[in-house]
Amino acid sequence: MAKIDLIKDLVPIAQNTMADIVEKELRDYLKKKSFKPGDALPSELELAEALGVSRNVVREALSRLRMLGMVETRKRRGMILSRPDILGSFERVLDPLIIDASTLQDIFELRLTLEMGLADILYLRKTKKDLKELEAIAKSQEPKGKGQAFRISSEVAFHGKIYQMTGNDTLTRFQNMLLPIFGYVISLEKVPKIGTVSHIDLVNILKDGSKEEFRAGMMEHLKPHFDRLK
Amino acid sequence: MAKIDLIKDLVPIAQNTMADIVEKELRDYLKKKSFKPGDALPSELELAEALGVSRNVVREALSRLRMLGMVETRKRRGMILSRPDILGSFERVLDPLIIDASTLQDIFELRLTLEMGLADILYLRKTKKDLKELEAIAKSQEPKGKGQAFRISSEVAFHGKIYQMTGNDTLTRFQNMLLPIFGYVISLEKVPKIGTVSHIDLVNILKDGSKEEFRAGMMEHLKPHFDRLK
DNA sequence: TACATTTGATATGTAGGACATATCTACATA
DNA sequence: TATGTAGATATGTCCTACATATCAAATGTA
Repeated sequence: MAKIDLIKDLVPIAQNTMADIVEKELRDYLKKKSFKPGDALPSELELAEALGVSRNVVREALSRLRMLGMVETRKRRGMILSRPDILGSFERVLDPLIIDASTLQDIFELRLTLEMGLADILYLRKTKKDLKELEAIAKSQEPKGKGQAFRISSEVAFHGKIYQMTGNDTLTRFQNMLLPIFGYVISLEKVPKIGTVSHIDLVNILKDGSKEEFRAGMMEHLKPHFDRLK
Repeated sequence: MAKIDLIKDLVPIAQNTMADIVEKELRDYLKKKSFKPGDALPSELELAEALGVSRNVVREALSRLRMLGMVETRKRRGMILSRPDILGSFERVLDPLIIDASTLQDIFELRLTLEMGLADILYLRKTKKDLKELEAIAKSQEPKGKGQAFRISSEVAFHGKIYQMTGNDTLTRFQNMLLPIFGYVISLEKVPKIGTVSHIDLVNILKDGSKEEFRAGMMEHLKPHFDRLK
């Protein structure tokens, strides 16, 4: 008995490879020195010598940083620091098929949370032009009951537009990445549920109503999803 | 004139390296085949031959996937598919010093959005035990005006606990990663601003008040930050 | 037969050498 | 001034080699 408990507490010792170490070393190096994008870095050979590893190892570490967008490399020019695309690496991993059920559920909730929190910034930034466009989207979806595929693409278009109206590019991209997962979780439902507040209703609230009314409307719109949470 | 316009339209052609291609190839391969974690993958040499590249290139690509947590490797055992830590790669890049101002602002807003959207899930999951712990945190912060460092660590402890009360691990971790950036943006203020609703007030609302009251309270608590947004 | 030990094969981790290619610098030329 | 040439340099790719860890089979022992 005691043995099993002990084993459960044990975690595999971190078999850090040289590439892992060098990667971390380089990331710390880049952060500390407060470089600016465009600054040149030592060459691979210099790094290898300085760190006492082979050029292979350095290249593996650099390959990772390159993927993260932290550095760029040009022939002869050497390496230069660059601004990472903070969502880029996220995107690579965000696939419903390779994420465990518990995390999928977490992300589902994360998106619901965002949706409910949008009102304040939305009311700060919304414009007449955006409202018209949103209304056009909502109206084009009016003939309801066109099947699952149409329903999902409608949701994507409408809610995507709302995020875009916040003027926050990062938020908009982030939500776009979450969509496949959101869609996946919804597709697990047997019976598609629809809230009592429609897209058109939400548009009308946005036009004339208050933040609080919009939030209440969004809650009703998403109610079927919230009801699924325990 | 025409020449300059032409040049403006030109973008550098994507100099994809072999490692980039192989990385994408492998990711698609892993997704398509619907492997389960633990499944064994071909050896580096087999992959290299199958793709017609050197083992070096394959190793660079695999090194990236290893960083993302998509695969694990053991000597002799070969490679096995594993569940990526979706936030792990995010963490590597999330440093205020290497993110541009506009994205920092976006992330600042993202956190405000989350904070305002928490109410629904929070009221679904909060327990008496959690409330007590949250109250303890809030009370321990009562003697105000202990300087910037104490103020920030108080914010972190209190708001962190709220996220934890949602029972959503991904959300909690995500918020924790956003904290340095949030703190950084705040630290740019000359005069620290404090909302009219304190942590204690929020706890009291959580104990007896409604979701709507909590949301209103949180809005007041965060008002100084929202006022900074245009 | 059952179990423990040894041995060999295999895949990864690391090192180092080689060369093609792109591109920067300097110099030469019209 | 603009263009073209030559050399130097850093990356991109390939190859070979070997240490090490580990699985699997062979061997030895009770």
